Amino acid sequence: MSDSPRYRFAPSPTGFFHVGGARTALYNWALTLRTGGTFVLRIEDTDESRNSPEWTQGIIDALSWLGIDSSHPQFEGPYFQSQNADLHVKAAHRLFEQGNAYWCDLTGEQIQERAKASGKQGYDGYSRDRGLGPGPGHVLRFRVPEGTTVVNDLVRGRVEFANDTIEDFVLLRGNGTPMFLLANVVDDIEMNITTVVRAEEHLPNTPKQQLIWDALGVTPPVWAHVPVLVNEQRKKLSKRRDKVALEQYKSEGILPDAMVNYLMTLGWAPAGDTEIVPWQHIVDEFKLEDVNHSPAFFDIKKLNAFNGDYIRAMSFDAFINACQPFFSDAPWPTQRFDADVFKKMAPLLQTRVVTLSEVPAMVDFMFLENAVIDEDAWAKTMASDFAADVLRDFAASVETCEWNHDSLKALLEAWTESRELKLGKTQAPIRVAITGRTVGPPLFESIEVLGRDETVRRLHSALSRLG
RNA sequence: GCUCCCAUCGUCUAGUGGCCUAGGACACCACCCUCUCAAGGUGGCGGCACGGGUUCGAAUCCCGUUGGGAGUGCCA
Repeated sequence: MSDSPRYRFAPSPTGFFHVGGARTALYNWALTLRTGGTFVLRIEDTDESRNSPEWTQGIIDALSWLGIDSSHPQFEGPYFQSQNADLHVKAAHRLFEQGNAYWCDLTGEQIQERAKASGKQGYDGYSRDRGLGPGPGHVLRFRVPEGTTVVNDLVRGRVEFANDTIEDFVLLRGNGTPMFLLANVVDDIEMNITTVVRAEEHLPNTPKQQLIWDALGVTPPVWAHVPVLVNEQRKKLSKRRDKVALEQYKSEGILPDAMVNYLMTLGWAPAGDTEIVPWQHIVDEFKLEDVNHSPAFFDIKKLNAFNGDYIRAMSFDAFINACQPFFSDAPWPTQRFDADVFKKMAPLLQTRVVTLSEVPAMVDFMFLENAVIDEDAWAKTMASDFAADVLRDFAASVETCEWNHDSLKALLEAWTESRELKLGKTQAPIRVAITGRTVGPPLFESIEVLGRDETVRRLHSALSRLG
């Protein structure tokens, strides 16, 4: 066995992939690549109610979207915790035989009653010396020794826990199945994990797990507890309150590179004056020792800013390709879509969208039979005293003019000057007539792409609507 | 309640005793550019939680206070 580090990512299948989990996975992956180590994926499906096979594929797909490819030579797994149940139980019995664990027949209610009576919280070690054996409803508890447990954490430093603040926790449930704390440790030992990088919420579990490692006679791994991601209320991101599903960001048109880059800047920053850096740069620089100690706010606004940057940096072809998935539920009839028209419009859109999902709404007027007129936009722009004139005159000259955006613009400029108006004003009614809105891609380019006949038709249509 | 963690602009961060009258990014504001909206450019606003030490010198080290957070399951 080589001594290159073995990292692991151990999500429980919960039906969707959490951005916090994504960051933890990314930290592990960056380290794996940086150190030439191994990334082990283990699905923690110990709790049978959470065991849902189709979710495993969801995890693999999400990781792959992030660039963590399960066919990469440094990727190992997925393993399933449930398949190691025998090992977990075996270890539990060994712990019992060694005197590190004991059986207890107290129910949850009885424990609560005792706690209430004594005024102390939690389990009081009642069955420690009762010499119980296994039996229906009996749980196996770890016998926490006296003393102090010191956790050496790469992010936090040295953290000390007095053992008398750690209660005798459950290893095996009353039905004989293993608990997370045990299963997690046994699997880590089995898989030769050397470095455990996980969220800070696991820090209070760590002394318990380290005690299990010790009792099993194996040197504990290197721990690293990274700060949690929080919402604007500074609470841990939760599935109920917050937008945390990676899939949702994907479907809204966040680019994986942008997500990865942004996630990596939460709790850490690349050297230099820019946070937008290529993945390889991150791999070269990322160190656990540099990770911040405090919770980081997951700021969607900043994510969007990163995304806009990444979109603008895309090549023409890459942008076109990336847009494709977002046409499936676009507002126009699919048969009216014209890929060539879209290609002409694409460069005009690329600097104007922050997420890919905004693309369809920005070109819909090209593919819709008629532009959907926004009533507010109509009211605002058609009220001017020159609206009817500019529509009529522009329609007339457009019928015969040279067909490119420069001459179209020159035409309207001339008209505008003759009336001593501003182009910013006079283009508005035309824009609404053509696109239905007051904002959108550059007007004259859009008209050029739309074509003469359709332009004239829409202009006349607006005119007749004006009455 | 108890255990543990944390504390630099609104937010994410740089900063590891002098290079800091604290740097960058997002957001915000102004101006420039401009056919709308963006993009881009320039400039601006804004922070070391507080109080004690240690030191010639502290955002950086120590203690306390305050304020946040996580955990506290026969969940993971």
